[in-house]
Amino acid sequence: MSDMNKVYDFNERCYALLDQIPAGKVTTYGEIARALGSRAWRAVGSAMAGNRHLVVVPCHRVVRSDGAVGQYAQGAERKVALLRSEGVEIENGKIAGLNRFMHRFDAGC
DNA sequence: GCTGTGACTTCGA
DNA sequence: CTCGAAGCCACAG
Repeated sequence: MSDMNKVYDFNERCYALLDQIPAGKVTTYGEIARALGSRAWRAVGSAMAGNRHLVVVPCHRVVRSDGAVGQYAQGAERKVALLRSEGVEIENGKIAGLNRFMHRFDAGC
């Protein structure tokens, strides 16, 4: 039982947010980190690198602020293909109108 | 307990 | 516009 009060790992939080992202939407690492109240976009990507939740979390919906899809455990091309399948328009490996697909979290601002 | 690294971001030239 | 370097947080060794 330990302490359920115990806060989940930082990377678990990222997965939880990704799980809240609807299909056809994408988010940026900075947005996730910001939603967590931290500036650890680095740790966010690092956490995804573990892709231990790749089967339960759509990590492919996370893209960079520049609009580039960024990296992916199975390959950026695979990521782009998946995003396209979701309805996201991608040009030259970059998101066309990231602002239109950018998902916003309710961080209680 | 400290160091190194990374699926990033942002500024400056 | 494009290129380069520095910065940041968390986790792993």
